Amino acid sequence: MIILLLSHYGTIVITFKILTKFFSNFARATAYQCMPIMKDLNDFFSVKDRYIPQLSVDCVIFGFHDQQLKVLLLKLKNLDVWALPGGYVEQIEGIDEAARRILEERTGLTDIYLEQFRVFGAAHRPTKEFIQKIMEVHRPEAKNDLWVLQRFVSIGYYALVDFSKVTPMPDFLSESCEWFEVKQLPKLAFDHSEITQKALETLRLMLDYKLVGFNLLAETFTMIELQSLYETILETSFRRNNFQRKMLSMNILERVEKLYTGAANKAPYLYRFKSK
Amino acid sequence: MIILLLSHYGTIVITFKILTKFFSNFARATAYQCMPIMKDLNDFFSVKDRYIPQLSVDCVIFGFHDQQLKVLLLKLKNLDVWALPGGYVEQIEGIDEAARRILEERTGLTDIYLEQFRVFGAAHRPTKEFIQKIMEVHRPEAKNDLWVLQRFVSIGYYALVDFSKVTPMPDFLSESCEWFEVKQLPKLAFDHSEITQKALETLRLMLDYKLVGFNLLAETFTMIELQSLYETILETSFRRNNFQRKMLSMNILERVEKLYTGAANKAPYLYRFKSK
DNA sequence: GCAAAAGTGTTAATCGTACACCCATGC
DNA sequence: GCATGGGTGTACGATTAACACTTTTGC
Repeated sequence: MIILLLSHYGTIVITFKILTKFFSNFARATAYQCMPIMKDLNDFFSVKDRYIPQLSVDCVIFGFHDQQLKVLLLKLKNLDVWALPGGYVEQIEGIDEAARRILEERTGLTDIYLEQFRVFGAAHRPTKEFIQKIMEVHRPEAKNDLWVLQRFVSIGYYALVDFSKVTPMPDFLSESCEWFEVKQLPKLAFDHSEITQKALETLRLMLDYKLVGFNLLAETFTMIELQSLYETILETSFRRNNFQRKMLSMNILERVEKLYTGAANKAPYLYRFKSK
Repeated sequence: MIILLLSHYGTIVITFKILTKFFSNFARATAYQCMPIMKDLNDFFSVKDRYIPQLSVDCVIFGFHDQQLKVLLLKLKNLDVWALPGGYVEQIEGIDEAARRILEERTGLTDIYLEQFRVFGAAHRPTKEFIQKIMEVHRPEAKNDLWVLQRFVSIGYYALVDFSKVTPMPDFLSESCEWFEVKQLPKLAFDHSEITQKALETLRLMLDYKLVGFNLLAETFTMIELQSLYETILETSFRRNNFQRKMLSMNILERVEKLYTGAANKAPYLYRFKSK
């Protein structure tokens, strides 16, 4: 664990921050369980008119941890498959807002970097089969003409989040919510493998076009962290000095203070993304 | 008009081709008017169940002619606005197929370069107002709860077509179908200005990433034509020789024969996109 | 002082750009 | 032959990659 030492009293400040974060996350998690919308299956099966029919949103939430690019997945209750966090679009909300709502429910984060990247709308997407399986688990008596059993067109979003700030929270259909390395995904429901794959391709493309990588790191980060992020996602390697020069030449980073890790070497500088 | 001379008898061959093309387009145009689906308003208002509700497709069809990038637009009957070709997604077809169907109906072309680029799904897209106006023109007695009056989420596609091969054909809601220069668009209905703008941005981005420009030209083209295409879309200018080197270095063009225009200068080579 | 890791500086190679020149064509 | 426009070759500058070196830190 890295500790940021501003002064000798710094450690205490940081530890305090971690504790506050933990408790606020806890409070948030319980708060969500009381939310009036789609909190359980009864809502899920009765609120058809609340949503735009046959349209869903799937989110590929990327995080970076332990030198690995990760994706947040939900384990469907009593089924041996995982799925991307997703949901439906309310009649009164925009599609981006819907994605944000879903993201906040699963991660507890607001103000997330979010982009749509593709619509998945093939005539024979394998949605019906899975929804049917899910229903067998939860509501074997449900009718066959239920709205969720129709064909669905899904808008794919990808999100870049600060791994350390996320408190994964499962929804009412799933029993757990965990990070998986993109290179080692479990068996995914629906066409979520394809969706994840496309999201990753888009992320790679955007990375050198738009410099969005910072969103995967904490507010301040070392150059090495940034470099290893780029190297992991793009599956290449750069020279330390050249990478640094390239990043700094873009004039979007500002150097903050030094990071003392306790290691017997020169302390690296921390950088922050210039917001303006 | 450029004439391709393979031999002294070439002119006749070419002229013949032009004539055949003209007649086949004419035949196709009349054929479409007999198509069973959505051929008129009666169909339009009665076939609700055929389509996925609240979901539409809008196509930004790009063409290149006279050194200008053009977009194909429809003039709505009795209204002073133009609109992008669009339509709805049938329950039995994929979204890409829907876009292709719409494209074929308006241009007569199959096998078109087509990509989705963004979904427009803000909660308050100005669709209702325009559909209401359209209905006042066509069906003033129609009920207010008609399916087309709901909120719609629209998937934006952009298409790159060979201008010379297109025979613009209006649909039953419009009185004409014409090309407009992207720099001088008329008043557009709905949020179609925004959609067109985003399509153009995506096209510019894709142009140097994926080399899709060829789809806007005929099968064979001169290097100068390709260059002027790039210059027009990207709004820059390149050096003749450097542009050529860059293009040829990518190893995706093959040189075919020379093009004799009758001008008193060296005949340029024609190039073709290597399909494999 | 030394090892480890970060930071800086300097050279070599590559790429893009600008310029000059050569070639084919019709009058 | 000459004007016109297309094609090719080369030199220059900028950007990028590779290498060497210096600085900071804890033991």
